[in-house]
Amino acid sequence: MNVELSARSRQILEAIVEDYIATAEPVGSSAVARRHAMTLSSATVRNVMANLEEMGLLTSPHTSAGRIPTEKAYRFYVDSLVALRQVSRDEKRQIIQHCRKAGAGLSDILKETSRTLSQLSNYMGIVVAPSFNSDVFRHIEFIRLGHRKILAILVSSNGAVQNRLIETDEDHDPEELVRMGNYLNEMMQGLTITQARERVLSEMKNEKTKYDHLMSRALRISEQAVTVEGDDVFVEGQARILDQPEFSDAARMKEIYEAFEKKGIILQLLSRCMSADGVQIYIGSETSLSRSASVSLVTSRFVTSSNTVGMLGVIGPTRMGYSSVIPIVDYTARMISRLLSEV
Amino acid sequence: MNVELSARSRQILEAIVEDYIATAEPVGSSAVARRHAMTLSSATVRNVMANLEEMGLLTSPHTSAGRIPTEKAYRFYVDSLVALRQVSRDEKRQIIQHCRKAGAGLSDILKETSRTLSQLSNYMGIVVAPSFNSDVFRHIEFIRLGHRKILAILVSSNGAVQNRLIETDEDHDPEELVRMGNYLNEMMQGLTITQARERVLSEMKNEKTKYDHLMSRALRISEQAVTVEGDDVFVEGQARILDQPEFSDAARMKEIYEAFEKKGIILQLLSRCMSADGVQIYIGSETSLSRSASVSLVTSRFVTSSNTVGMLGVIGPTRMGYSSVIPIVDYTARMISRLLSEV
DNA sequence: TGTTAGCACTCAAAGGTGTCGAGTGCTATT
DNA sequence: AATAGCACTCGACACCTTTGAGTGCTAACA
Repeated sequence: MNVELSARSRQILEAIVEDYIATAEPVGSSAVARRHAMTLSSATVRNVMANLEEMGLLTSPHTSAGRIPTEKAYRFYVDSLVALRQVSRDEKRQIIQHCRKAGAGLSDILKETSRTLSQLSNYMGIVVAPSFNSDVFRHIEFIRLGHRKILAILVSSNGAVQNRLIETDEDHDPEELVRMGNYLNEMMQGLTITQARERVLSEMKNEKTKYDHLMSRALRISEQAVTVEGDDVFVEGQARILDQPEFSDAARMKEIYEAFEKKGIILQLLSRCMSADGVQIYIGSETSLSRSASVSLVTSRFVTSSNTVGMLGVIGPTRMGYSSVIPIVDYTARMISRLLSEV
Repeated sequence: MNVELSARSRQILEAIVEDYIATAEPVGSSAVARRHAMTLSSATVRNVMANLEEMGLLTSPHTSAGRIPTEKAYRFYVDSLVALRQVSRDEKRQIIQHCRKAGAGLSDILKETSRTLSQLSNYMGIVVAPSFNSDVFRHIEFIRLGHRKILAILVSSNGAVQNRLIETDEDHDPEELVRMGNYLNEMMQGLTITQARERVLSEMKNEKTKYDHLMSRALRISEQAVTVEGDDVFVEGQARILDQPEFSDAARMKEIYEAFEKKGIILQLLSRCMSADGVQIYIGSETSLSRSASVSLVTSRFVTSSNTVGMLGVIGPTRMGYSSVIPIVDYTARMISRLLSEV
């Protein structure tokens, strides 16, 4: 992994990677020589390129084409070559503006963020909301919608709202629902949703509450209400990947789109990059997103006031403009964290 | 429009349309003759086809290819030729099962429905939720999330939930929020959300309430809460349109995907087909969805217990399997209406 | 010893040519 | 009115050649 390369080899590799990122075409020795301000001849570059190929950093699609970087090369590039661009004033403005604009609930902000990421990067933007289950309980409320139909509304301290339609065995009148709410609100104060759920389950076995009609009913209903599966995922800018020449072929595209319809895969990725701080980069097969299509993922986590963790990032071809995407993801994650900490 | 055709011409047109729907390839005279149980020769068919072309029902991509139906032909086909398939038992089972399975809030049901439509039709499924604004107010609630930060939760009698983060000038303690809620709940009982909003605005000008501290505060906050823009749109199965040969080309696809990112267009369509009962069909340019790519839209509206109206349907190529899609859309709309009326 | 110029070689892409066959329109025939 | 026959059209396909970008290798050079 920790390849040792002369300064010259590194420069040439960098030139090739950046050229390829810009053009999506195999890079030839003469192109590199030209770009390199003429200080080397193409023949010399060829020798170096042969070395790099031997080391597994380059491949050629066929004998007489230029070379293209391997995943390993991208890895090396992002680890030790890439010169990160500054986030421009205009980009900063856009990020901040879009964050605020929503002015609405958590999910609106996150959706808007996903869109912003997509716009700024020209790839796909993705945001995974902080897991509701690990967030702190704030409020529960039952509303009678009809005969034996109750709407349960569950609010976390992030301001995330979950609602659930519950069918009950017997009808409950509004006052009863209010009392149930009061009881449960008190019981769950300060717990996370997961803890609250456990608490409900243990209380249901408790002899004292078992024989209290109101409580046992309340617990039975709330059990459903606090069972929340799956996290919210916001993906925006799917059309943009059609701009990339490597995805002009329908079969490849389909693979990607299908990967996104099964959101499970995304959540797997999420859990991986939750653990570490700062920007995480997954290249090609490291993403386990798609077999044949080579996609990369640049992500960072963000935190909320109640210390729950979400994830945001950008998905694009391995041939992605890392130098600008990485700072954008980084900056956006910081801004979102700040915004969400204000609550 | 009301083309007059002999029975034979109609049969031949039907054969061509159905053949083309099945194969996506221009249909030749001999293919039609064969399919037609040999009762006619290809030469005869050719004459008829020449007529049909003259009437604007067929075109040929070039002199020696078969013919393909025009939009006009599809229109004629769905209006007076198509033999609608029955919805199979298995399909019915799937529709019903998916409706119920969710067991969760309105939006989950609609999302699931969109997915079911996509699965059964093999095209894209689309569902537009009943407009929140025209639904009947059920409940409003304020929850304090932090200093000068209030989460407003608004519930309609459909069980749709809207939440909104509101920043206030001064901090409000929980008891005050409860009293505000009670006051507003009483005030808005029985109104639609739109009416509720108007009521709030008029009350704000009312001299009596103007000088009641609690009320004026409540009104100011609720004004934001009852201002809801945009309807929910659920689109599923976007990957499926990649199966259609006519969309294997990236440029066309992009056009469609972009159309969907701007959901405005969809809502325009919605409003058109809201007015009429039963299944509505828009073919090609009638959809105004995409300039070059030829897509069709089969929709129907559905109603809820509170008499608000939503829309659901299927989007696919003009060359869509109308005979099976139309009954599926019809049946699904009926089932959803029934399910939502139960509340 | 590292760099470079030169040269033969490779191979995809692009363009040209010829054949094939599905499909047509027209006309004469039944 | 329906059909069989026939000349014609034109895309699809296979095959070929040309072109040019790019390579590896070797010998000369600083």
